[in-house]
Amino acid sequence: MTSRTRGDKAEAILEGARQQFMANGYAATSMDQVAVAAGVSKATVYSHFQDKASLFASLIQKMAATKLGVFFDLTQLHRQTQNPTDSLTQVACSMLDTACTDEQSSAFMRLIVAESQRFPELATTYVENVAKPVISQLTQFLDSHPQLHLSDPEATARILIGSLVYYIILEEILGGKQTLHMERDRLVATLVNGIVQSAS
Amino acid sequence: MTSRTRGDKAEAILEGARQQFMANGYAATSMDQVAVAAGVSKATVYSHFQDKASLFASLIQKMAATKLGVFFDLTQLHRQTQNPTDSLTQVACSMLDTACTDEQSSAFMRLIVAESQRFPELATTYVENVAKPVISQLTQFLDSHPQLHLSDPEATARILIGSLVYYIILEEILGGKQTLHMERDRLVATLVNGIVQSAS
DNA sequence: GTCTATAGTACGATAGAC
DNA sequence: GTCTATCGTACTATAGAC
Repeated sequence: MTSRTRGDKAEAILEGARQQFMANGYAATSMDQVAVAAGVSKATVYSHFQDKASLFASLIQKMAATKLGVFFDLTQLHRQTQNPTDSLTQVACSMLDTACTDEQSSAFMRLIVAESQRFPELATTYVENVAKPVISQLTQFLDSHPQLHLSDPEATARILIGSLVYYIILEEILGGKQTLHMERDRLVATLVNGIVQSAS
Repeated sequence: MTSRTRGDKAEAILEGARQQFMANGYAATSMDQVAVAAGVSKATVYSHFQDKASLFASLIQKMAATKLGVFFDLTQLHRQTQNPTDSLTQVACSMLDTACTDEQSSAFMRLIVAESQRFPELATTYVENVAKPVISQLTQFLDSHPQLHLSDPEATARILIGSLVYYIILEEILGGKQTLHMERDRLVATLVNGIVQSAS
């Protein structure tokens, strides 16, 4: 039993840290809060992680390594031979639904942006492990689609992702849903139309 | 002399607060730091502002009310009768240059995103006083341009701004310039091309 | 109005028992 | 390995002299 519980405390600490850092940010989260949320004493937290910054870095690195799949899974779409409009619409709606439903994905991005000055190397970790693969996969998808021959697929991928990310920031993170709402389908339709038309 | 300096302390405090809050965020900025940066004592800060949250709110409201002009000035472009491609390229490059050159505009957005959970009403202030007017002006610009008859100008405005904002986030805020750099003109050219093509 | 000095609290990190 | 108890510091906010 005890041999099977090795590392469970570390996992519980990381989970408690995730809850608190996501909710309050780095500076406003205390090690006492993390310890309580994890169900351990503060000394146990310090026995597994050198200090607060080290715990935060471990958490971000773990999330950056595992949260890619939540953001994006295009492998299923590569094999399909739909028309470009339907494929792109499906990709865009899938990304928006994930970000709007899963509270964690937008909270994670908010945390990375918030702490990008204090921990620039963690912002780089996010770019390398999340943003870069997403752009890369989407670029390959655009490039390999039979009916889409875009002059610059990587630039188009950035436009597509940027439009969706800004929609999430405005509607979900900054609360624009209340005063500045636009229907999801209006944005996606206009976005997809611009990409398809520019290729023909 | 002394009559002319009325309110100077309040202004100095807001300027000190701006420097510190922009650099460190809300929680990691102490009232001592603000007082030192403003060149006054901590008691003077508390004589002008009720508490830390009130000072922060005053700062954000002031910046949201005054920083719109820095972001955007489209009035000059309305009267010109260039072709759509040149007009849009000029608008996009102007916005990117402003955001890349002026450290404050991207730092302001980062701060709003970072504290959007702690101060949701300030995020709304930002949306109402900055994001909404920018989208509104750009929508009118797109709508009134003689050769552009877009099916949904407001959605197109969001796509345009979103692509540029995400570029700023990736390159400037998250340090992607080092590992994920794309030339500004590549993004703008592809973006403008998609908008113009979809209208013809 | 503005200062110095300080009260009261919460923080990060550690010592020492078990 | 994990706990309780604690050290030294830094924080928000205020009291009282001028």
